[in-house]
Amino acid sequence: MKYKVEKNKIIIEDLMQFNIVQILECGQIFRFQIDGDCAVVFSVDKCAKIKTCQDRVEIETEDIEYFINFFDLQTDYNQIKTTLKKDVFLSNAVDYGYGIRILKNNFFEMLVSFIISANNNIYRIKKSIQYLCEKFGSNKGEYFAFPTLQELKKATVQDYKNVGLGYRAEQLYSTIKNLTNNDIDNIVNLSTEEQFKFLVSLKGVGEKVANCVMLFGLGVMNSFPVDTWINKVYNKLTNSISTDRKKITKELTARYGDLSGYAQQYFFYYFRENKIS
DNA sequence: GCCCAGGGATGCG
DNA sequence: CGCATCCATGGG
Repeated sequence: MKYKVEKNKIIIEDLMQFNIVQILECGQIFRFQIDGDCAVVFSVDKCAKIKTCQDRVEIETEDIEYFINFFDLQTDYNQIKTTLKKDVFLSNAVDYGYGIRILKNNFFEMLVSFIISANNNIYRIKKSIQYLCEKFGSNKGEYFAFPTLQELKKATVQDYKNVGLGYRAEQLYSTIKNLTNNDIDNIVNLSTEEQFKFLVSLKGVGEKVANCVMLFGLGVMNSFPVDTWINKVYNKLTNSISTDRKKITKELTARYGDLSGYAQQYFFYYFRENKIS
């Protein structure tokens, strides 16, 4: 899509391809604040301030290149939306979430975040991650960075329980203990299949969490995370009562192919925002 | 008190 | 394998 760079700002004039509230509220990121027309987004140790005006969006940041990639500004969503709107299940959802973009977020941050997300609610997930940053991340002045692997290796199971992780504390502790920098550097070199196998070998990572990490942290767009909401959506749309998430994942991935990740986000946002079940 | 939340681990057949 | 059960915690 088209965008301009002016000093420390990225300017976007196509408001149909960039709605920051939709981008932040569709469940792909847990570190952000929305305040009227303004928003702040955090990724790893960086932040960007977004202001939405009548005819343009301004993204102000110290690291222009990082956030051009983070917001995936090179990708034109018009084609994606046109294709997906032809799908009878998706037509309304795409219209509703017209300004959604899938973020290219950091692998390690996504891994930790989605381990915490399992069988949890978004309000608590955000709070726990915020505490984790305050306790173990570096102080950047106005905010705290997401902790690095080395920083989290200093945390104990009790530390994790203290930030409200409950039974996920042991899982995260085990995964952090066993994970190496080499694993993190190497994961981009693996095939999609190998990435999935590696991820589900980690404690606290099952099929759904692995799909989220791959979609939001590794840019694998043909992954389709199936959570409680997508499960409900599937049953409503296909008039069934299945709880077999493996089967649902398989069917929906086959249906949407390389656009699976996008389709999933339109579904999640539309049905969750409208409390459709 | 009950149900649910962006599920996963474990054990059992 | 498929399936059932359990798992901390807080909000509605």
